[in-house]
Amino acid sequence: MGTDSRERMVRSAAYLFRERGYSGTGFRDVIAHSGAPRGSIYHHFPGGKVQLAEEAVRYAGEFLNMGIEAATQGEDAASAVDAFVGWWRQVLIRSEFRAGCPVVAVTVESHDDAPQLSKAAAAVFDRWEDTLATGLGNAGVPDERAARLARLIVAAVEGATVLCRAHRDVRPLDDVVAELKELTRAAAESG
Amino acid sequence: MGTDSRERMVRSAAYLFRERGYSGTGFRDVIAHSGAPRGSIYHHFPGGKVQLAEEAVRYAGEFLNMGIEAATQGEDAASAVDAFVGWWRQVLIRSEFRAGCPVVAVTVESHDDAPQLSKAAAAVFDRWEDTLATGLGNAGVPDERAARLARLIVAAVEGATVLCRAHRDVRPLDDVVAELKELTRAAAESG
DNA sequence: GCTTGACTATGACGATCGTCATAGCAACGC
DNA sequence: GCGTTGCTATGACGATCGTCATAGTCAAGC
Repeated sequence: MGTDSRERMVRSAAYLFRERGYSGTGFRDVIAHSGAPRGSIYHHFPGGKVQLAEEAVRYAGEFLNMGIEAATQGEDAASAVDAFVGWWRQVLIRSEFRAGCPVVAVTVESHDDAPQLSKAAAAVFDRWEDTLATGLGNAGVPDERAARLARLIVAAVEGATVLCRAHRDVRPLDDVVAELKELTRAAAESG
Repeated sequence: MGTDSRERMVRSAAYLFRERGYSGTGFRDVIAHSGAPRGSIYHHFPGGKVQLAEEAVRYAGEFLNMGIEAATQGEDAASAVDAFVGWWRQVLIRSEFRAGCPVVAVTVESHDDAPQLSKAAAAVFDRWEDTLATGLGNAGVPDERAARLARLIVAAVEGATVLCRAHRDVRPLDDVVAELKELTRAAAESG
């Protein structure tokens, strides 16, 4: 199974990607941050940096998805939005607006020679949308509408985190969330 | 005033940032793409790469803002959304989903040693929001609501472009836009 | 004609990049 | 004992990074 150092490398990669992006994060940075041994990079990741990034994207995706799932068990539609947003609020504030979403970071600079990265990112986004849509469905939103709303939520929240980083302020996220909650509440009632 | 080569460098930088991001775009790439002479980089941009990026962000921001302004003269609320979205649709499709927003690209990997980049990006986002909000106001949306809606539109559309790049498909953008147009129409009617 | 200033050609600096080869370590089955 | 396997230490490869110094070109102004 996964060694300690191997898992630490993946976690550190995800962590560093959030702040410096894919190209901006070197292998040496990952080594330094994770404390993992330098000699075993290509033992654990024969595919090199691309493979490490791929696993970091999947790790971050799965990690956040668990959080969404846990918080969408209720029957309140707005709580589905809160679940997704709460994590990003924490990340932004605790990093003093230096960190964002690693999946976004990898997506906006993915090269043609590494289509796996886009694939992995797309899978993560899809998963988040599905989980959110399920939560909205439980709250009474019709399935078809729930899927479109979930997609809007993912897009708007990810976009809002970028705005927050630029402004170094959480207001953009709060403003966006206010509109989204209103929208989901209305959708749940009319459903 | 601005020399030819100088302006070409800024435009090329903005172009390349959209695909490869800030760290992923080297000065040599900008030179090769613009055809500008290598020797005059630090003549035109004493501040180095950071200054070039700063001007590229402002250039892209002003360029798109003109497009939004031109298309928000009408009194239809939905056209304000179309104006902002149309450009991104073109960029995505014509680049085969390799290119996104240069402002986002710079924002998600801005370092602590270059706060000018975040500032410039924030100014661009604000300008887009203001122009959009004005368009929504002309369509009958109350001012306060228009500001919040404009922010949602910018965030959601920017986020949707990221989703589109990951999926290599325009559907995420179309789905998001459908929801946004519905929302703005309702806001204009109730106003 | 001469000077000034804007712009460019060329080449190099040290640093860092991703990658990999080689050797060595510890733990295990036999 | 021995060999195999999983992991690490170390050092280096060529390429590319941002940056800059130096010399040169060229047009405009006096």
